[in-house]
This record gives sequence, structure tokens and C-alpha cells, in this order.
Amino acid sequence: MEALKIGQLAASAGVGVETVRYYQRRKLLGTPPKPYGGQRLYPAAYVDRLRFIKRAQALGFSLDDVAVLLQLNDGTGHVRARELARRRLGEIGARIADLAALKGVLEALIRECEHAHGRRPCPIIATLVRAPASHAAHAVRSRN
Amino acid sequence: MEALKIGQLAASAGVGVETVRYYQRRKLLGTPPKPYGGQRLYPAAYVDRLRFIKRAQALGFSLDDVAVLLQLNDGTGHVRARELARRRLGEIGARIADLAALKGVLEALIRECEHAHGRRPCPIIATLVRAPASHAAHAVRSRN
DNA sequence: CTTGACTCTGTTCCCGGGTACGGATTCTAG
DNA sequence: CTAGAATCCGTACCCGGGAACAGAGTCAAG
Repeated sequence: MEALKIGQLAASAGVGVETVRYYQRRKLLGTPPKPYGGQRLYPAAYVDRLRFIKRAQALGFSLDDVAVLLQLNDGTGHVRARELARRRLGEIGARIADLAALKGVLEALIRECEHAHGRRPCPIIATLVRAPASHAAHAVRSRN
Repeated sequence: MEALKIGQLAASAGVGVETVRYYQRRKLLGTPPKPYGGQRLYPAAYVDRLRFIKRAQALGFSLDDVAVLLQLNDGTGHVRARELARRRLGEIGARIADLAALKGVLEALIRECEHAHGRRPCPIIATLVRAPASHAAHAVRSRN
């Protein structure tokens, strides 16, 4: 099996060298032994592991979650993996609901503002000055 | 009109004292003159301004955006305010689409995993090991 | 008048996920 | 053999939105 230097490893996984080192610090990735006074060589399996990490991130998992998922890769972790996935799913659902509410408020505001041709005060501003921003007023800034 | 000390101001707007000072540093909030060797007193209008800021944040605007919106409060800024609102609306729409895609992938994965009663490998893990995480693979971590 | 609570000001720290820098070494092309 | 990449390792910095701390001053109740 071929072995890569860190730059090649990073390039073939589509990340930066610094990112690889960062994952090593985070213990998401191992560090192969360094030949006496030389440079480390990474087996091709490291590329797969990096891709695993990137895909899990793309599904919205944090690096801490990813660490757990990687441990489950030994095989026995269906239940735990499902837990993580469900938790993430719940977060996504909540986030979508929040954003949909925001979207509704903003759309209404823009419509009103267009409708009120240049009359002052601008409804968008006026809403911020007065109203409680209706349903949308809480729990909006969180993860993702 | 009554005037408040900073702690009362913060409490009546539902934020921390440090937050008030932070907004002052960011120029979102003014700083009333300090009586010689004493403590600043904030007119009640400051509470309204703080609430304005919080509501705008709840609509997903950044503090930089909020600064612009506050300037528009003088009245003439319909068009600019609408621009900001529309931009924000576009971001929200894109974000919702991303999250909906993620949601679909995760749901499918969880269903498969339940369906595959304890057989290894766990489909969730297997997907991360192999697949390109379909449509969801890019542009997922951004604002909000 | 003292004690405790608040304020003022400046500075540092936090979160997550990296990026960038700097000096020393080592590898590689010409 | 030598110049220029690439690597190694440790550390510092970035983003946004605050939170926390330190040391000194001030205000209100008992």
C-alpha cells in the first residue's frame, strides 16, 4: 500500500495541511511514527478517515460528535450512532422552524414596506422600534 | 423622564451590563456624559434602543447590520432597509434549503439503521465511510 | 462611618474550526 | 552541490458576540 506525505494526504482529502495537524491535535486522526530524523508517512487509509470526517461535518456534526462516530466505526455502535443522528435531526428541525418563522416575518415586513411607497416611518424600522418581533423573538442564534 | 444607572438599564432591557458596554464600544449605543467623578445616567430612550437591537438580532441581523438599521431610524432609509432585509431573507432561504437536505439524508440514514436490526456495519457509519454524503456535501457551515 | 453593592475603565478569555507564522530540518530537482 | 519546496513543531491569531476579571471609585443602607 502506498504511503503519502502530509501535503499529499491533505491534498487528496481536499483539506489543508494545517487542518490535518489540527485533527491530530484533536485526536480525530492518528500520527504515524516518524522515521529517525525524517518525515512521517501516512498510509492511504488516512485519506478515508479524513473523508469520513468531512462527510460527517457536512451532515452537521461537530468535531466532538465526529470523534464519537469514529469510535463507533469499530462496528458495535448502532444505537449510539442513531442517538447522535437523532439528536442532530432534532436540532435541524428546530433550526428550520426558527428560520421559517423569521422568513415569514421578514417577508411580511418587506411587503409592507414596498406597499407603503416612501411613507414614513419605514415599516421595517418601525417594527424594530415597537413590536416584540412576534414569534421570532427568542432562541434564534445557536448552532449552524 | 426617569434616568437609569447602567445596571438598571441592562436589567430592563434584559441584557447584561457587559453587553451594554460592548454595544457602546461597537457604537450601537451612545455614552451619556459622566458627571464629574460620578456615574452615568441613561435616559429611558436607551432601553428602547437596546430592545431595537435585540429584536433586530432576533431577526438574524448581525450587529453590523443593526448599526445600519439604527442609522436608518432617522427615517429616510426605506430602500436601504429593504435591501438589508432582502439580503437576509435570501440567506435564510438558502440556509433552510441546506438544512432540509441534511434532514432528508439523516432521516433516511436513521430509517435504514433501524431497519437493519443490529446487522453490521451500521448504515450510518457505513455511509460516512463510503458515500459522498450526496447533495449535502458542501456549503453547510455558514452564518446562523 | 462602615460595609456591601454597584459602577468605571481597560484588558483578557471563551466558543469552534481552523489559518498563519517562524525557525529548524529534510527532501528533491536541476 | 545548492536552491527552493515541503515538513516538523510550537505558538499565536482570526471570526462574532459577548463574559469575566482586576483595581479603583462611588453610592445607599444601617
